[in-house]
Amino acid sequence: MSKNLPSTSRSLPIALIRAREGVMAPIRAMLSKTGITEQQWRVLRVLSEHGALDATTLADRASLLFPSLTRISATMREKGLITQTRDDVDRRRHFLEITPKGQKIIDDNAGQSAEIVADIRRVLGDEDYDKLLDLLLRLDPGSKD
Amino acid sequence: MSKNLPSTSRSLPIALIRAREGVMAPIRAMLSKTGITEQQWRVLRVLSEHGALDATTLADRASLLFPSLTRISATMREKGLITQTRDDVDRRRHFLEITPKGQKIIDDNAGQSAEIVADIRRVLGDEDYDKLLDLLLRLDPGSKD
DNA sequence: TCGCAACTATTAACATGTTAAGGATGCACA
DNA sequence: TGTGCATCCTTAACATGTTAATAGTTGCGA
Repeated sequence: MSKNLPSTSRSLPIALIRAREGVMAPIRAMLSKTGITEQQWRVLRVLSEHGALDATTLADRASLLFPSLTRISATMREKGLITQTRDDVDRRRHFLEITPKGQKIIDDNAGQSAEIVADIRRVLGDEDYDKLLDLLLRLDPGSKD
Repeated sequence: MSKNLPSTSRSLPIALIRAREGVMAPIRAMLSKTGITEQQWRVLRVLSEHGALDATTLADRASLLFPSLTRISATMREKGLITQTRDDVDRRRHFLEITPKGQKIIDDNAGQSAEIVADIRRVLGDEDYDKLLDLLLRLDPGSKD
């Protein structure tokens, strides 16, 4: 009578988790030597790419929830990887910026990180890789069509 | 000189996170009324589908890390959603099984859950939906080819 | 049968995910 | 001008992710 649930082996959420695990495993292995986490790496990546950002924009671009970013940025300040300054115009807003020490982590790992991405692209092939990114984007509620 | 990192806006890990967010949002909304989490829902789904399982197999099928499963199963035992029994033959092994109360949560939400899946399938179209699952599976290290 | 390696599960410690509540600042409008 | 509301961020509380260490069992070979 009731609609049957799809088999868990064909479950999209679980497939997304496992794919993410597969993609992130080599990246986590790389980062374990640097002492930073995957999320901290994302923060550094975004700040290195865009320069100083307010916390809201940073959280959005790094796909982090705001409370997580609050904790992560506190940790990263203590480690000297980023700085945080209050906006004088709008004193609610805080700007985060990468430090030279933080940038060094990016520089030291950019090559290996690029290789990991290239590996995945090679496994799927250029066409399927782009197709995958396209499909994933269509599931992202943030990307209004 | 150094290989450039791909733009974070085309980052596969971030795309996977966001897609997962898009897929899970309606499921979490559904589950919030039942008082269980997304991971507890996965455990119930797998146990309902396969019957009693040892913890290792369950963790694998539900894509949970073992320490997470230990905590989750403790919570679910307290809620009366599952039972845990020690294997008499190999006393290292524990078997987990869904209770009628747990099965009721599955039954009560199967319809709505199936509709959510159908919605996603409709958004992507049958062909692209299957293509996406195929591509994700190829990124899963657990699925040996 | 003794001892040791492998296996199964738990515990610990720290970081993040998730939701809700709280605190500070800015802004519009009566 | 001052009050109500929106905005930006933090804090709190609980659950999970992640890695490493630990405890109880089993099985096997010296």
